[in-house]
Amino acid sequence: MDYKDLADLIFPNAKEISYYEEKYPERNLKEGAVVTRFAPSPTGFVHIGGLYQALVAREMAKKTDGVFFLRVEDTDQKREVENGVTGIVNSLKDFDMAPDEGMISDTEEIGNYGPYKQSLRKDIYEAYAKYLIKQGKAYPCFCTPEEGEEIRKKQEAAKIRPGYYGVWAKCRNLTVEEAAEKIKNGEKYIIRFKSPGREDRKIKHHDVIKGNVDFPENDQDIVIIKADGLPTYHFAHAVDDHLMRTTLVIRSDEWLSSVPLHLQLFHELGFKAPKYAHIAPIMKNDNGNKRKLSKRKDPEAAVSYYKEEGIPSDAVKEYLLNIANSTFENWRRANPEKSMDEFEFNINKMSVSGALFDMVKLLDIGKTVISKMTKEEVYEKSLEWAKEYDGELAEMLENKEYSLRIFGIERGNKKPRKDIAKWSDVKNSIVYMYDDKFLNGDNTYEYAKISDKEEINKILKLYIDKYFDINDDKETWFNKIKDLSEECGYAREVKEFKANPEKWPAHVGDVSTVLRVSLTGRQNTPDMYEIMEVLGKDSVVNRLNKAIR
RNA sequence: GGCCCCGUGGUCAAGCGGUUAAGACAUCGCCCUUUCACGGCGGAGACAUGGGUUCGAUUCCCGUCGGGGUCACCA
Repeated sequence: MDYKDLADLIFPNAKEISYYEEKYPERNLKEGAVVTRFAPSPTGFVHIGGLYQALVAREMAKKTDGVFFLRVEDTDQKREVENGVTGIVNSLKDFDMAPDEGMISDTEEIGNYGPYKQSLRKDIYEAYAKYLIKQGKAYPCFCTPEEGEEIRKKQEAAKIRPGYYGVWAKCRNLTVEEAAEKIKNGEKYIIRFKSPGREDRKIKHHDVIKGNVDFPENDQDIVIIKADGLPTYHFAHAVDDHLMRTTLVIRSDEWLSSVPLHLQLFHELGFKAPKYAHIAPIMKNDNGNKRKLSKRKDPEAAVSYYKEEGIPSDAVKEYLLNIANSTFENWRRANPEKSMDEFEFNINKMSVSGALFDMVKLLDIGKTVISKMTKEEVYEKSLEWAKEYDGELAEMLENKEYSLRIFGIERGNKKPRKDIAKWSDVKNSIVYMYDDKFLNGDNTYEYAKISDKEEINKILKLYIDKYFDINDDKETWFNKIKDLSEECGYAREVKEFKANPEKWPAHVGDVSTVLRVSLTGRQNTPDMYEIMEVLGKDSVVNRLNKAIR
């Protein structure tokens, strides 16, 4: 009995690997094209760090005319969530980052290198595991998880490196006969890789992001096929990324320390190893300590959060791009109108250490992104958001014509307003433009400098009776407010007032504030002339009258 | 603990042997302005630390300290 017999005993039905090698040939892509992937577990949850990786992967594929695909790593059934894949696909779509190939829902996929769901690739992993066993590069291991635990305890007690390796790898030295005997007796087993490595030897690795990193060789006989018959991450990674012809593996840097193992696996399997780019995770400051953004503790860890909050997906992407390549910021300043797709992304310039997530900066980008939109875009996007998350807002936006007039205030000029960072800000920034909301609200106005009730009444009455005319152009409109100020005993020019503040109790700006507050309930608003125009004569008069008490 | 990675203002970060050590966000002040936002101008604010190497170190080497990752039949 030899290795081949043992292999046949374990995987009697597995195909020869040549079958798969032919089925999944080298991709016919142009020189320099990069094949990347995003390979999450089907939890339905996409972490902002995952989106970051996917963004980088997609950028690389896009700029080289390569391929970006989505593979689902569901070899751990515990992680499986119903409709998880669809959730992930939809999240990518929300960010306009749908993959070129791979899974497109829980059951569907596109592309010629599938299945793209690992649980559907069992036959493939078995073929390659058999291939290794046949060469004596993998073996069945009969140790139970409990035994494994015991071994580790012993190692810990003796203060030596834990793991299944060297003398601790009990089953590695079983003869094929012994192994076959146990199998025939029905003993449970898993398949382990027989590592040819030695811990006292170093390997050199060049990571696309981290640069040169030296490691001790891997000497752990890691399991490649688990008791449930599915492969471990390591084995699936090697087999899949080889067969799917991935050329650049972009993943979180928690995988960096597995590189020696992975390289060894690729080598023993006879595969050409891909390049690796290990991305530093996005961190958060937690009481002075840096830690990864946590799914459990930090709502902003989930990409769904950004959608719910109405932070534009472009803002999130620009923020991420900004973390990835700080030159993006300069490029953006120089090219304010260009699409971010035109930015020349450079993976080599990525930071080696994890950046602290900065919501303030993200929101700042959100303001800029929204400020550049047309009123129609602002309308469409906020309506889209409102339909899902804010019924009241959606209702307010039903009158499209009126909404567009509101969104048109101070928009489209060279210095557009930057007061909306996310769609959830919209309601608050426009509510007072709706008579039914404004007039029925409990409006206890808070005036500023001029706060005397009689004085306010006087100003308002005079304005309504003598000065207000909805047809005035802006200049005469404001001149009238100056006249009003003068008539009521205030300075008609702010400059004059500042030169001689003792001459008047207040100035035209303060009078304007009285009108502004009476009209909108707040001291800070966009251009008041435009607001009056949009509100219309009746509403203005009505509001001012209501403010007289 | 072993192994690996990292350490420039509050944050993201350029710089990689000789720089007045960029820029952005945040912050403060001023200007613009009927308010706010925008915009403009300006301020404060950093090379973790100790040794080397060197004519000269933020840049190179070593130690220390600090931070992070990893050591599963999870990915």
